[in-house]
Amino acid sequence: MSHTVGVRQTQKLRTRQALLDAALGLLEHQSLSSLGLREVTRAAGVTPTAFYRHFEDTAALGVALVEEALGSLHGMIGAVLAETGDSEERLGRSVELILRHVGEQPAHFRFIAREQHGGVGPVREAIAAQLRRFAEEVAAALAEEPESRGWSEEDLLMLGGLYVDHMVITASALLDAGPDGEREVAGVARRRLRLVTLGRLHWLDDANGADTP
Amino acid sequence: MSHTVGVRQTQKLRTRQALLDAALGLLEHQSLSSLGLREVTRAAGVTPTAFYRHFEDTAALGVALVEEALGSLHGMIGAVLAETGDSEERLGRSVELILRHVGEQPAHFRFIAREQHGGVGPVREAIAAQLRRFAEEVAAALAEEPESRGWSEEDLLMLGGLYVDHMVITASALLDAGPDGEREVAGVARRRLRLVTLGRLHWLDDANGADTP
DNA sequence: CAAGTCAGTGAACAGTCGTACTCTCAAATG
DNA sequence: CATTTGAGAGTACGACTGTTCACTGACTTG
Repeated sequence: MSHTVGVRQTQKLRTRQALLDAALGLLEHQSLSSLGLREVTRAAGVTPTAFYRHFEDTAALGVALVEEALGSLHGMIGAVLAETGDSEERLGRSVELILRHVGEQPAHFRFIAREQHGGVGPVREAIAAQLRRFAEEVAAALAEEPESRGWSEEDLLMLGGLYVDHMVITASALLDAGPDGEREVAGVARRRLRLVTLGRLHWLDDANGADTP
Repeated sequence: MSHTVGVRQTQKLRTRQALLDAALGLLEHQSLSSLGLREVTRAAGVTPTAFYRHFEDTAALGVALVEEALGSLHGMIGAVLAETGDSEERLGRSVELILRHVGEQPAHFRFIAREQHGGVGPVREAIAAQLRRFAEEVAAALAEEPESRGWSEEDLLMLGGLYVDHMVITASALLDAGPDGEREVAGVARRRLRLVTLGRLHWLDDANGADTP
């Protein structure tokens, strides 16, 4: 085995990335199920046949895009929630985090929002798996806090999922609003989070067991 | 003007409906931006050219589908919220309402969930407009309740949007879960609604004006 | 009942699509 | 240095796409 990365392999990764970038660009105005293989290779400056050296399908390319978009975000949420400060500060930081990431990588988030319920099964499942992981991470971070004393694991996961779903909704709303409506969307998102957090603090106030059969 | 509906016009509406039905069926496994005009007409048992007598685009057909899926739901939410009972009962009825409608018209809801952030602009906008109307209706219904004393119109709209977004999320989750996971999804949805409602009751407990600049 | 309207047909158009071939030639291998 | 490997090019294939045009014939209208 060689200790260098290899000129050949780096070049392969380069074209692979070119395909991913080209696809992401095209997906800004259409959804994955209508994305043509030739369309991607044309935008990437490669012949159609070269596509097969990297992905079997456009669906496989989509799964790779999911990984690229969400893979690097793990831990970030937990880190933000673990920071000190009262709930109002931490809440504001969460919204700012989304705002910054969406501003920096709008195409990635648009892709996730679009394909979360899109027509390509494997991609939908990949996104669902990633979001489930996020929800679990948030739930784990919440469990560390004193406010979660007495909470069942099930309810913590419910709350984590609630937060994650609102992250996605907020990101999507930011994309729809554009730079002008950004502040308003952020304000609404903050108030929504505040209301949920308020509900959390009073979750155990009374019996609250209407669901148990 | 004739007082009868006209054999010709009813037949036209019949094929129009056939096109809508065929499209809805095909859209169960793909998204609108990849739906072909010929594909639809083939499934509807009509020649491709006949399509143009009813819709200019597949996009226009999509907009018509949005109307068909959501148009008849207006008022229902307000009616449910206006019913008597404590918040726990009304909350349960809301979830049951979604559960029933999704069970009866799964394809419609799948379409809405899929195209809410899909690749076809006009359809996205049509859905957004309908959901905004829902949010306003819910806000108006909430405003009638004594629990909303002291709430600003802005916050009521925020809360209404929160409820509507959760309706959509729940519907989509129900579709993903299938008949087996239906009860579990409904349980989580109920607990989420309960938490939001809890937050609502304590919204005005303290100052709560961190946003005002 | 004659004239006109118009929903739907059928053929033809130029494109685009995904995929299967063979081929090249620079990098990796031993 | 001789050999093998493999990323990408080039060509060709049949299938499918949206749109156009002239057309038919049942219904509507005056």
